[in-house]
Amino acid sequence: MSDEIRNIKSIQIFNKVADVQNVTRAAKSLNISQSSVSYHIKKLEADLGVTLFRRSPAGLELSEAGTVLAGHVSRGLGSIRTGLDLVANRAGSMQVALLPMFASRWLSTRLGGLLEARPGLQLSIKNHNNSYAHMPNPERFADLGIQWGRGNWANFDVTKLWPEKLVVVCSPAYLKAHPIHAPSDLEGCNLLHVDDTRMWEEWFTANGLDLPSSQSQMMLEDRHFQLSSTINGLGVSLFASWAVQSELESGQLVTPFAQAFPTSFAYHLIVPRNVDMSPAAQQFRDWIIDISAQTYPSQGL
Amino acid sequence: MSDEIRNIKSIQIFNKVADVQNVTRAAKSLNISQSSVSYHIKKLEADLGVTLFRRSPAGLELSEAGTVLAGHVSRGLGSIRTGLDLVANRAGSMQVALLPMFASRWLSTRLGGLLEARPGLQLSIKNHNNSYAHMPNPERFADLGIQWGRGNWANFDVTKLWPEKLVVVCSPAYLKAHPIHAPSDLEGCNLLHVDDTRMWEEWFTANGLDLPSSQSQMMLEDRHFQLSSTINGLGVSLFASWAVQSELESGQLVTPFAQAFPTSFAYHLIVPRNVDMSPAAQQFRDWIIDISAQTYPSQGL
DNA sequence: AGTTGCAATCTAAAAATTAGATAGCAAGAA
DNA sequence: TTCTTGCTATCTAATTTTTAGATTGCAACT
Repeated sequence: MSDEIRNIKSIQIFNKVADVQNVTRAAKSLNISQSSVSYHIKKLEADLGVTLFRRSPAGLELSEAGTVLAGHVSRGLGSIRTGLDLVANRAGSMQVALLPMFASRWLSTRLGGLLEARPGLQLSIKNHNNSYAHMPNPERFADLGIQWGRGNWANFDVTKLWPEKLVVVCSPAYLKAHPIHAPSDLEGCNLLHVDDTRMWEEWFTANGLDLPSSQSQMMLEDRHFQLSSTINGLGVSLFASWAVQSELESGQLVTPFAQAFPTSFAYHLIVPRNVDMSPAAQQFRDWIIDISAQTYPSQGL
Repeated sequence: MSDEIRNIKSIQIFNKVADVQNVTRAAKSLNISQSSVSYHIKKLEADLGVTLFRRSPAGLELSEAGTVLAGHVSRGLGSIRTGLDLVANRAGSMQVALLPMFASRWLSTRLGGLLEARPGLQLSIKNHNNSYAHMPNPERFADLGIQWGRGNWANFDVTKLWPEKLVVVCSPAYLKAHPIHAPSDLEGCNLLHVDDTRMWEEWFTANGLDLPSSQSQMMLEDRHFQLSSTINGLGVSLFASWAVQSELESGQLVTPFAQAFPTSFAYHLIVPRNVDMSPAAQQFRDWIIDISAQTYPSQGL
């Protein structure tokens, strides 16, 4: 509010160093020399009378104070940047943090419509494994993101898009080898999943069963791997129906039970708080919320 | 998110010029020469390819684009500034926008308690005539403010503090000259007010009367002037009881009607949105909300 | 023992910012 | 009218800040 910032340029350089946690790489990224970056960091620390980084011969990492400063500086410069983008008519670029499955299965088929509806939009897609909401500086990673869960993330503006509705799927061969007629038949099957078994637990509970502790399970690296493993007959999986639509149509996968199982989880659009949204990001947000409202009008967004 | 800001220093100077709308004054305020400021503004405009100011021989004023940029830059630099304040342990200063009456009558008696409860807090008080919520860049004026009204201000986080309860007051001499027994007796009195007669209208309506269009009125410059005018026997006023407590006790003012009249207006604490709050500002906020909750526990904050 | 990746420091060069003087423009004062 | 005042832009030269490049030192690998 009152006094001015004297070492604003050093702060800008600090921002990059804090981002990449490495002086040499920051210098490369900024197209200046390593010595210059080093000089600025030291200057800033001297001016503030505070240590911003812990040094080791292996490199440097943010100190307590450095972390605090980095957050504010990142948001501040971000705000200035969007201001500049706005007035310089280069407001068309943005970054979206997407779940890989979501990007490849859902978005890719709709990208054409998006670019048609919002010409000039330049978006770059960054993958994350549902970690976007938990990054220390999400606004550095992307302008907004799709996150799966229950919607309780602080520091984000959360908009629920679709509830997660799952279907049990497996390969036709697996089904033949393990006939499944009732939910309890799954107890003899190999349950495939990513991360944890929360979804399977919900499924068993919804069907009046307990997930047996002796149940055979397999944890896969990511959803794509889980998908191909399921197709290859390693076991049964829970997938969102939109994610496996083409496999179901082509017959690579089958559903032992007809109807989908509604879970307590959902896909959310999340935007870091206290960050200026670029016009492009706003367009993307409006577009996806619009589609969501069309798909699930009952959501009451 | 992506490319860097090259002319950050020029932007900083632009921020000041946008603030004071005058190159010469900005230069003085920044302790640099007028030519230097002029150079930076021109450079920034050239870099962006956009006119930021409309020039006239009389001076300059922000253009459309300039206004947009100024807002973002102001918020951005503000965020960086609070970050710096935080790590440099000079986070104790803040600015509050107050109504003059509120500052002199209400806060001044409680300042001691505040400074005792939050040692090291340095606050400066800036007066406004209920215009804080309508300033183009309120965050430039103060970190937070007290605003009177109905609480419907966009771009602010609003916390209701106290409902406005008014009492009718006048000088003892005036009361003797104009005996007031029933509300309708006020029709023969001179009604003092600031700005508009909304409060008097509410009062008459609440008492089942209409404010006669022929009613004699007097509009005063500000509340302090209204107060002294009332004491000097110019007419009757509506005041918050906390504001005239000492005058009522000393007998300079009297209340023709015993009880206070609750209005639809209230005092609110308002904080500009999308702006980082300094720790000091947060302390002040917590303190005043705390007092408010003690005074009106039923508010349900 | 040698290589690699890393940051700090030194010196000189390059780039930027700055001051100071000057000019030009319009409005208000005399 | 002419004079003064308040304003910004522009020019040149000085000053300050930033930068590169070479060098050092440190630890972890190879």
